Amino acid sequence: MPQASSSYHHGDLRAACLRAARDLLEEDGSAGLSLRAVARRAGVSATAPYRHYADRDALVSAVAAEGYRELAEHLAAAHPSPKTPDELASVAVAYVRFALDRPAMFRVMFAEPCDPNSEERVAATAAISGYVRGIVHATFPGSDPDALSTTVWALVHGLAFLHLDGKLDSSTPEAVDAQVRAAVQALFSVSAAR
Amino acid sequence: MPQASSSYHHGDLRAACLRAARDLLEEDGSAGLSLRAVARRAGVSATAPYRHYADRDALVSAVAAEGYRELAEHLAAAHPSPKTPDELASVAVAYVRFALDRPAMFRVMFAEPCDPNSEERVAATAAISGYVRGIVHATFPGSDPDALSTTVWALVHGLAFLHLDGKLDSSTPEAVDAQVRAAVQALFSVSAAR
DNA sequence: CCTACAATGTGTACAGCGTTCACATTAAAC
DNA sequence: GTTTAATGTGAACGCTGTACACATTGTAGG
Repeated sequence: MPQASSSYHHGDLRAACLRAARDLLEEDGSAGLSLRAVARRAGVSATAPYRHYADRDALVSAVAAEGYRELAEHLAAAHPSPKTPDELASVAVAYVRFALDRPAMFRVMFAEPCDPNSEERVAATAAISGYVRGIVHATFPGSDPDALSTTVWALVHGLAFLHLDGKLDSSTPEAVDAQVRAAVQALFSVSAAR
Repeated sequence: MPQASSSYHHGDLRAACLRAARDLLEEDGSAGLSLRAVARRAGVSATAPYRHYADRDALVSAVAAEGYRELAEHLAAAHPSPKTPDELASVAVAYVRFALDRPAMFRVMFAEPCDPNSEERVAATAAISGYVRGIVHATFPGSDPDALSTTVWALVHGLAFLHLDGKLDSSTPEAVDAQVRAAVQALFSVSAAR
């Protein structure tokens, strides 16, 4: 664990860049997330971050990966191990709420195609995907977990984006919660019925 | 309808910029969509487009608005007036297919928040929203059209984005179609049952 | 037909961006 | 203690969006 002993070497520039990038993202949106601004905020020259990130995309990917981890924590905090449709709906509500609370972060996480990107990032999304599938499996052991989890993820993801884009009524958190909950439960009542 | 009589005045730079922007978007993705590149392609100086678009965002918004119109046409072409869940599923398939065929355009359409943006753009999205609601209402006259149409739109929108981000199996168009169709019909069988 | 005016396109300029490269400084390894 | 690898600096290039003064042209009024 390096320390900032001198004033030349930063000590932990990698982490400092990530932190600065996250702060800039919250303050100015994704437009303000420039490598130079990150370097300025970290109190370092404009090109120093290149020692830790190959290019801007690499930094953004790192931020996105952190976002995935935080999203996973946020969902787990909503309910540790949901087993009923109602508990699962709570997780869905947490998903949408995460998107509305950190819109810029959420957009970065799902902005550009991340297929050929950092392995860290695809692993993080795979973790989310598996997490959702596990919940669905626990909630509905009988049904096909792959198909059902895809459907519920898409529904919740779509709700998040439509709210983010102002296409739906996001006036009060309660309205958002109720809508998400209703949509998820409607989706699940069919597989529970058969 | 202006004509390009001289070589100084372009004739219809506004339309030419839109066209160039769309072409650049398809070729190089949203990263290649710069005002200067648009001007170059239109064979005009770098600052000429400012006579027709206030700034880059205005041009992008115009492109997005055109995308909304084309999406509406694309959906209508899938089925002019769907009245059964199966016909509605065809429209959903067309929605996702549109996103996968023009990924950069689709991302532009749903990228930045468009609330305070051009009136043209919000009107276009309102048209889409109303269109979906009309279809849902025609398909299920009994149920609450607002809630149901929101749910189905979110589901389809989410499927489109997850496919776009490589989170789902998009290997063959048939696989995508089948998945979308299954998801939509699962969603609707519940409101048909009651 | 001629002239004034509004519309439209040009050229220059500035600041900011991502990125490269040679160089400086420091920590770590031998 | 000296060598070496890691890390940070500075200048530089080409790109970007945008503002500004200016040039050119279509058009309306006389």
